[in-house]
Amino acid sequence: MTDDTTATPSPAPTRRSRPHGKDPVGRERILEAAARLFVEQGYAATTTRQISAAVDIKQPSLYYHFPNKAAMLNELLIETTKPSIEKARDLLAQRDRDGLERLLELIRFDVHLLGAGPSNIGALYLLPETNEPMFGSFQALRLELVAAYGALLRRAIAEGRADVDDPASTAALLFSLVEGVILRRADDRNLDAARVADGIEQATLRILGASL
Amino acid sequence: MTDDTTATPSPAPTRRSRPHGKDPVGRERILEAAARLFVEQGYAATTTRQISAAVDIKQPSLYYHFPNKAAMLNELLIETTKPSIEKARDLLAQRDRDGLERLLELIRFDVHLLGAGPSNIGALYLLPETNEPMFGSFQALRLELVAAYGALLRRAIAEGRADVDDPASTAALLFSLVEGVILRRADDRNLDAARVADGIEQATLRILGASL
DNA sequence: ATTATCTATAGATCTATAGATAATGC
DNA sequence: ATTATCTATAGATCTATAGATAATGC
Repeated sequence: MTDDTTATPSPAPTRRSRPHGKDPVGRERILEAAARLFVEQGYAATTTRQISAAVDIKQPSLYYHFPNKAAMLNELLIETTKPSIEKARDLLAQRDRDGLERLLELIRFDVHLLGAGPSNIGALYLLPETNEPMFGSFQALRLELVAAYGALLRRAIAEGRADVDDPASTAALLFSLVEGVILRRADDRNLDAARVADGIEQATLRILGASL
Repeated sequence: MTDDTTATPSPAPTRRSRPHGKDPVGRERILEAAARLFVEQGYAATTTRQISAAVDIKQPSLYYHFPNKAAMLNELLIETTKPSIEKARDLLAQRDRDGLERLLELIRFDVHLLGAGPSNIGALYLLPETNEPMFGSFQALRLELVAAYGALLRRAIAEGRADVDDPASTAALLFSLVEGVILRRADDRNLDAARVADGIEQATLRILGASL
């Protein structure tokens, strides 16, 4: 890069071939189109032809990037869950901090994740097809996330910051409150994410009989 | 019917023909099978052949009972929403009762409806296909139901029984808390409906800053 | 040589219609 | 005559593979 003495400057290393005169489509754009269509129409109802048309290539060209249709959904599920999981692991490791404080931070993070972005990406989690064993690694990540809610809540209770009878049930309830954002966004396309996040944080505090 | 004087007793009026030696399958059994399959696999992923096999008839025989596949989903959506709508209308008409009391009764009713029954019937509401205009009458019923939550909540606030800043947002939040039962049931097949109902009622009271 | 596309198409469905037919009720 | 089924099948997809090809990078 810096040491070439010839007249030709070396091209940026990220440069790839551009067959047929256009920029290559790339996995990312395909996944975005697939996500939008899966959310709006469902997985089975979305055809590979629709996905390819959305990125302006022919249907068989998708198979250069993905081995099959399910691989697209699988990658979307894993990638969209990853930020929540990483946040949860990170928070669980912060043993010096209050359980309640960390639980609220995780909830806020997840609500923003579900509320942000142009398409209601969380709706992917609700697709019936995700129950199939082929998406098992995604299912495992979700279980880990619910478990993190439970662990932080139990910590908050032990620290006397939450007044709750049934921790497991309450953790599930809080989790469903957060995922309720997906349902509310489906009903109201122009939902104000920040406003919703505030409402859920307030509701959480009241449910836990807690205050900051 | 009633005025025959002959020896032959009139047959039960519900009696129908039984071709091929078996009892006729009937719409109800078909709808039950379709509901279970739609919930487990999704609408588009469920084939008419699977539905017919579940009730032990051949695929084209379904078309004697229903004009097409969408008609099955439509009937399921309307029929499963109807009890909630009727309850909501009934409660809205009881002007002499407290708003809070009626809101809680509606919530309890809906939670039991979603929690009861062998299959997670509420999951039908979450199918992406329900967004299509062809299911518009179902969508209208759901909007009416959300509106009822809002109306009862505003009444409770006016009566000084709920402490809430943003009624519309809180109504949507409560509604999503109730529908969260669908999500929780999807995660945990053996959910205790009564326990969940108690948890949601408690959570509702705390969210509203209310008590009975 | 590699990358990313294309055309053509096989093979497997899937929904819905047409028309026949067996059991029942009148 | 009516009810509820059946068989056969048309017509329309839909996913994925095979093999060709144009643009680019080395």
